[in-house]
Order: sequence, then structure tokens, then C-alpha cells
Amino acid sequence: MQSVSANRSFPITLRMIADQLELHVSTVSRVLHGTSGESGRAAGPATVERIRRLADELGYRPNPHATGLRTRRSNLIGVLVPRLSDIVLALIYEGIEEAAAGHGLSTFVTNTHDDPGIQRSRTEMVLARRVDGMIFGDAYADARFLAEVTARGVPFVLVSRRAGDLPSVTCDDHLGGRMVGEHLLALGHRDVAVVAGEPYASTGIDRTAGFVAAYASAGIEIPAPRVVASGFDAPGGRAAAEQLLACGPPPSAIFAVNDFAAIGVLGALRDRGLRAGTDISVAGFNDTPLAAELPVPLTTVRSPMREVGRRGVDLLTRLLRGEQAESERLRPELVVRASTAPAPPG
Amino acid sequence: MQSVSANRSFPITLRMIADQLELHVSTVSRVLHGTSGESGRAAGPATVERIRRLADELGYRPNPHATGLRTRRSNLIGVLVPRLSDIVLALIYEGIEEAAAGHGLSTFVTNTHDDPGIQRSRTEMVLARRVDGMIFGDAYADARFLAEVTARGVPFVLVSRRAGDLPSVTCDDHLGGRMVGEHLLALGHRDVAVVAGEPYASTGIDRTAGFVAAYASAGIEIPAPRVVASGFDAPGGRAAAEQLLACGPPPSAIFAVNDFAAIGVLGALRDRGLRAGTDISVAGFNDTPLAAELPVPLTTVRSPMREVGRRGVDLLTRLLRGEQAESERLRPELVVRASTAPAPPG
DNA sequence: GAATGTTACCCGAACGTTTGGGTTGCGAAC
DNA sequence: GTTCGCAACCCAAACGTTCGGGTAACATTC
Repeated sequence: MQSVSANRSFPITLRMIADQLELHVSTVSRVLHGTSGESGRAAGPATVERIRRLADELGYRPNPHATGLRTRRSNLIGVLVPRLSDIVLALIYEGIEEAAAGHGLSTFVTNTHDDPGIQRSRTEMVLARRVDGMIFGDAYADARFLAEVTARGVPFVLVSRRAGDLPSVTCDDHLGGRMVGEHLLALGHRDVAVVAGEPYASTGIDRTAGFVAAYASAGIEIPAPRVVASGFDAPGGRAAAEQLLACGPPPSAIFAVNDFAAIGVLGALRDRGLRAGTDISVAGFNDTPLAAELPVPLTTVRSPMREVGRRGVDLLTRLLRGEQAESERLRPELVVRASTAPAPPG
Repeated sequence: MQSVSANRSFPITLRMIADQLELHVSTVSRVLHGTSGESGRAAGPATVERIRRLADELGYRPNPHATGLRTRRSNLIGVLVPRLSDIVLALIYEGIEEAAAGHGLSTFVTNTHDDPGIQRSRTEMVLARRVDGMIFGDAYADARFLAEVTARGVPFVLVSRRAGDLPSVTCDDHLGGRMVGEHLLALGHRDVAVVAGEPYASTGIDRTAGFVAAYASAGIEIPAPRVVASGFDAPGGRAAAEQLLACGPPPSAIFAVNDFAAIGVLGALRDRGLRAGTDISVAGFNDTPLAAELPVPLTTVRSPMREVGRRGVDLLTRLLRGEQAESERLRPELVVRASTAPAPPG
């Protein structure tokens, strides 16, 4: 293994190695990059050893442009996310990067800010780089754009959000929502509300649906005005909570489909002098690192974010090998903290 | 402009265009990629138009492998950060991406978790991809590793953290620290403490130094035990605060060199029944989106994170053009909120 | 009307790999 | 003493661009 400190800047090529050993570049190529069977047939054991040693000594690194040109594969995958400054996506990306490195792939990530125009243009740009496949973390539930990408024959998978029956790896959001519903039901909350997130993201949709389904199984229908769309960030959650608290009697519990929105809800409650947990229960989703650190630690659903990223890559590599790819829903886990408490009597 | 929906998957080459128009590929190349002067000399106006139209119609995209092989430039830059799940770095990266796109560059980002081993191996990997230059967001203050990279002749700049006199774009951390110091001095705090961050990061070092300098100018020396190293995350800040509060009379104010550590400090205070702002003042650094949303909104220093990223790219492009590159320190801004209040009398 | 310029192109060799197909030389089998 | 098989290599054509150098045809200058 050659260290970074190799003090020349021009790159070593196969030809240099071949010339120095008086061999043909093809022989060197086969030894260095061929399958073990191939390298055995390409040269005698002594030669193999000489080649390996010199390559190592010189710090040979194959030129990816040449390889890519010849093989039409780049070992690159493109990743689109709404924004890396959302820790959920950042953690998923960590998983992606980790798994990709394990497969010898490099990743290429860009923020699309959930803007369809940017989504398009960045996809175009990523594809122009001749990536082998893509991972979308910013899928719109209506899979219109993604259908176009499919038509184009680009292998891809979705992470975090799902859409239609495109291959995806997500948290089982419906289950997660149900878990929160059942938890709040068990605490005696009958009048509850949902801060539901963006209407185009399956995460919010599914979590809300699961929550509503839990209440439905208990014979309680959550009235439509109790479910309000919101941004996925703190200001979004705050605005939604303010809307919920603006008129009529407040719900006894609020489920925000993500931790940041939940923090916004917490802020709105504080502004009205309401104590989270004590006066109104609040639950979030994702178990962001901050959830436990909040002044009133947040009840939330732990979703396996890094794992989603890792499995997304695994799924994509299967797709790239031409294998059949099944979507996965990973199991979340309810984490009960102080922000949810038994409903006040009556 | 060709849309994503072009329903063929094989890529268009210069040769296809050339054959179809009965021209030579070099002519097409010059028209499509040459400078405007060059394309004028390469073909007549009518031909130029024909080429442009067909390229557009077919959705021609130059093969970056071929271009890279020929020109030895990839229009790629590698970015190393400690972790994108740290919103500070994520925002800097947003700036990097934005500016890079503006320069026609693509970026390649990886997490190194502040681990020198990973730093090395990822640098190796990024360099193997033949990037044109690198941006390090994870510089160690002792620039040992970076000196090796310099020796290797790779153009690079630092962002967020500086080291030695390597070209860098940072927030003026020393000034930011001084601002906090002056603010707390003005509020009458004489016995203060610093949660100083990791000892290898210039951010923590400079912010601490600026703060200490402010007190020194007022004739107050901050005793060594009042300055404790810490992780840059909430648990790190919490641990440091617990250490500070463990023995002897507590300080009347604590400056944490970053918002996450400050949140940890807040948690530690709460656990001891102390109210931030009222009992002990707390200040952070960076003005993370959450700072304003906290139950006790956090006094902090706003640092221009996206701008740091953008300018980092600008600096790198200057370096790539062979121009002289001057480091930049961007001016931060103090944001006073409820977590700092006048010192109790006595 | 020969020299010179200009316009509008074409030619071909690189760049560093990969890979399907050789070609030796030699020991073994017939 | 051919023939065969095999080990250990070599050969050369691609992959899609770029770019330093042509060149033919025509116009301009003296």
C-alpha cells in the first residue's frame, strides 16, 4: 500500500510498469485487475510477483477515465437528497457511503431542495457523469419524474421515501405511525392531532396513515382539521401547531411526523405557556440525536437511518447485477420519553 | 435542452453526429466545445447551426471519461468533511456544491469522522479518481498530513478550519470568540468558563483564544481549569459542563465553542436544576437553525457557513488557474438571545 | 498571374485501459 | 518425429475526446 506521501505528482500507468519489466501492458493489466484465475493464466507466478511488487512500489492507481471509457462503467453512483443539512438524510448518506465503499463504489451526492426543477437538472448532470446507477432520497409520491428516469433505462433505487412500486428501502413508516398511535391510545389520549409533513413525501403520508389507522382500530376517527400539512423543519412544525392551537379546544396530544417539526411544536407550546408532556403530549419521528437532549426529552420513533442507506446501496448493486430487487421496509422502534404522558382525566 | 425522458439508453457520441452530418468529429468537437472564437474558425455559420441543432436534438452529452482521459482534467473536486451529519459542515457543503456547479465542477464528498486513518484512505481514494483539486473541512491544526498532500502537488484549500498558513476560508473565529467575551464582560460576568471543543480543530482553538483575549484585555485571566476540552456534539458539551460544575463554585457564564456543545451544557444545567440565562449564562457558536428554537433561545455567533463553502470553491478555482490564493476570514455576527443575562450581583 | 491570405474544413495521433484473439516454446503423447 | 496441449506471454483494436497540424478552394493583393 502506497502512502499519500509519494512525492511525485504524475500518475503511474500500466505502460510504465510494463516497460520497466519488459512485458506487455495487457499482461500487466490482467495480473493487476483480472480475476484470480485470469491472472494465473496471464503470467507465471514469478512474473505475477514482480508485477505486483513494482505496482505497489510505484503506487500504481488505475486511471478511472481510461477504465471507464473502455468498460463503460464508472463505479460511481449518484445520490440525490432534498438536503444534507437535514440530519436524517445526512445519516442515510453516511450509510450509503459506507456501503458503497464496501462495494468499491464512489458516491456523488447533491442537494435538490425538494425542487422538481433542480431534481431534473441535477439528475441530468449526474447522468452526464455516466454514473452506473442512482439513489433518490427525494422521491415525490407521485412518481412522474421517476417514471421518466425508468424509461431512460437508468438503474436506481429510492431510499427514505417510497413511490409507487419502485424499488426502495425505507423505514416501515406506517408501522411507526401506528406505534405512536397505539402508545398515545394506551395513555388515554382520544383527541389527538397530526402535524403531517409535506403532502408529496411518502414518509409523512405513511406515518400519518399508520397513526390514523391505529386510532381507527380503536374506533376513533381523527377529524380532518386535526391533520395539518407542514414543512419538515422546526418553523414548519411551529406553524402547523399554531394553526392547531388557534381555534377551539386543543388536542391532548400531537404527533409530528418528524423530530424537527416536533421541536417546532414544542416551541409553539412554550410560547403559549403550555408544558410539553404535562399539558399536551408530543411525539416525533426519527429519534434524531437531539431528541434525547431536549429540555423535555422527546418521545419518538427510532428509524434505522444508516441501515436504510446501507441497504439502499445493496439493493442497487443487486439491480446492477441484473438480479431481481425487492423493496425493503425496516422495522422502527418506539422510544418513550417525557414528552408523552397520560391524558388528563375527562 | 434535452429532457430526461429521451427514451434511449445508449449515449450519443461526437462520431454519430459527425457521421450523420458528413463532417469530421474534430469539426464537431470544436464547434460544440471550443471557445466561441475557435468554433467560428472551425466551421461556417450554417454548419455550426446544423451541428448545434442535431446535438441538441439527440441530447448529446460529452463522455467525461473520454474528455478526462484526453485532457487529464476531470472537473471534479473532492471534499472531505468530518461528518455531514454535523449541520455546520452540511451547510458549508451546500455552499460548496452551489459554487462548484456555478463553475461547472462536480463534487465528491466523504465523511472522515475526524479519524486520521480514514482521512488518509479517503484522500487516497479521492485522488485515485483523479480529482482536479480538494477541499478539506477536517484539517487538523498540526498540518502534518496536509503537508504530505502538499508535497504530492495536489491543489487544495481548507474550509471551516485553518492550519498553518495553508490557503483556507474560515469564519474569523478569533473575532467571534472575542465578541462573546466582550458580550459577557458587558453583562458583568467575571467568573466564566469555556467548553473548548476538540484540541485539534482550529475552530475551537481560535474561538477559545479570542474569548480569553477579550477577558485578558479587561485584565481578567481565565484560570486553566475553567477551560475544558470537549467533543463538538451535545454529549461532549454535557460532559464538559458536568466537569465544570462538579467541584467548587460554578462560573456565572459558560461559552461553548459550538451550538451542539452548548445544547449539551444546557442539558447538564437542567439536570442540576439550574436555569440557563437566569442562573448561568450560556453562549454557543454558529447560530445553528435550532439555536433560536430552544426552550431558552441561545445566544450565539452567526457564522456565514454557506459563504465559507462558496468562497472555498472560489479560492480553489483560483488555485487551479495557477493564481495566487489568499486565505479569507469571514466576519461573524453576535446574536444575543435569552440564554445570556446580566451576572448576578456579587 | 503569381504570391499570399482566408475560409471551412479534414487527418490522425494521442490519452490509459480492456479483451478477444494470437504466437511462441516446450514437454508429453502417439 | 509429428502432433497436441499448455503455459506464458504478446498484439492490436477499440472506447470518445482533443488538438496540433494539414489542405483544398477561393478571394485578394501587387
